Amino acid sequence: MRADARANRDEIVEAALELFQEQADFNVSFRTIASRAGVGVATLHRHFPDRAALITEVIDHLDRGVTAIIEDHLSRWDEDPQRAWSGSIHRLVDLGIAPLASGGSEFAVTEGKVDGFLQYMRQKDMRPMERLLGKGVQHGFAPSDLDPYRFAAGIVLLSRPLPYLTAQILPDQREWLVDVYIDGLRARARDTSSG
Amino acid sequence: MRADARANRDEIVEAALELFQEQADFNVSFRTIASRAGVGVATLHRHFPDRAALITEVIDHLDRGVTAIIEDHLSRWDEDPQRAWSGSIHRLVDLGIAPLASGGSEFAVTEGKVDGFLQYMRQKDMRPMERLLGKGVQHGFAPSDLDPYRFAAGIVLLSRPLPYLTAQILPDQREWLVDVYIDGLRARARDTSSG
DNA sequence: TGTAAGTGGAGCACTCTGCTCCGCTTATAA
DNA sequence: TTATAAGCGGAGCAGAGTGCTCCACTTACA
Repeated sequence: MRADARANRDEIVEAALELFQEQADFNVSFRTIASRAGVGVATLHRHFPDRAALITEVIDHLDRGVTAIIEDHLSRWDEDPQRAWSGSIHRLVDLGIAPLASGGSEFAVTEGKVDGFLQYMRQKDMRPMERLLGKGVQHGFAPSDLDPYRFAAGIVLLSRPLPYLTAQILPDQREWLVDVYIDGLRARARDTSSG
Repeated sequence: MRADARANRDEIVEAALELFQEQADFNVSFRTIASRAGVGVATLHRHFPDRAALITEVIDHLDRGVTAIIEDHLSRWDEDPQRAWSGSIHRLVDLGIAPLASGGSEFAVTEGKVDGFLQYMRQKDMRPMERLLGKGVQHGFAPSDLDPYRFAAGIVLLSRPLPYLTAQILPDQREWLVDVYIDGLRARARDTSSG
């Protein structure tokens, strides 16, 4: 693969991720994605023959991001557990993982490939997240009934875009809300361990 | 207005609300809305000449729902403050207010009526919510830096649909997450008052 | 029971979509 | 430097989906 082709491919994946996040929807037109990537439609189609191929690539990209964030914070856990724990949650929310999870059904319906997509999601490696949660429970940051899916659901909801509210009426309250979530988890951890 | 016309109008508003919530988007085709309401497209257009008219009606409908829930729980506050507080939050989330807030920008952009829509949102009566928060702060359920917009942002995020996750992989975790949010608010209330 | 009010769906004009084709440009190895 | 294969962009096509209107039909109700 020629170097310029590789660069274009990367541009496309990044543009697609941005747009999927902004619109919280996988159904962004190829024209729009190509234009954001600064590339012709033909180039987009050459690299990704259909929408499923593009989405798969974007999800893999995000997934690698999730794993990297978790590994990074786990490696600095002993330094300052509290900081590693809450830092990892903030950074996972910042990743903007929402469309990965909640755009899934639209994708599946649109493409008529429910089973394929589901299997794809299910095969994702949950071990890094399980390790993070294990550490969190152990240090009293998270309740013991917090499984990876509950945790993921929280991240997904918190990472949802609020374009109208944030842009027009109130400044971005996301960090504040994430801190409330973190405090809530710790409060429940105390309740479960003492009660 | 004839009785059957009135009934159709109500069906339409309800159908539109459902679809806006399910798709977290105001751009649902008139055909789809009409069909869900069990009504012809012409009937839909007769009652609501354009999309803005329909959205306005749906938002008013939701807004009345918000006020009703708050009034209801405030009136039963003294009976059991804790129950009234957390009950009101759960019920506000159940309302599914998300598209009202975060679909706003799409609507504004699509219709090219940003200012009109913004003014419309700003003129909404925030007093019921302010009274609820006042009581919450007073009883130590909410931190004093919780203003109505932060509170609303939390409700909006929690009420976001998670169609893919909930339908296919994990059972609905929303109640659990709402409880974490409530616990987080109380934990912060303690911190602010003592520190 | 007369009639004004209300109805639904076919159909029009239009926009936007995915996708291909092909003449042009450019990276790269010799 | 140059030959050439690899890669490129955008015009354009066929089709799907849209908002909206028209009008022959039905129905609530004075």
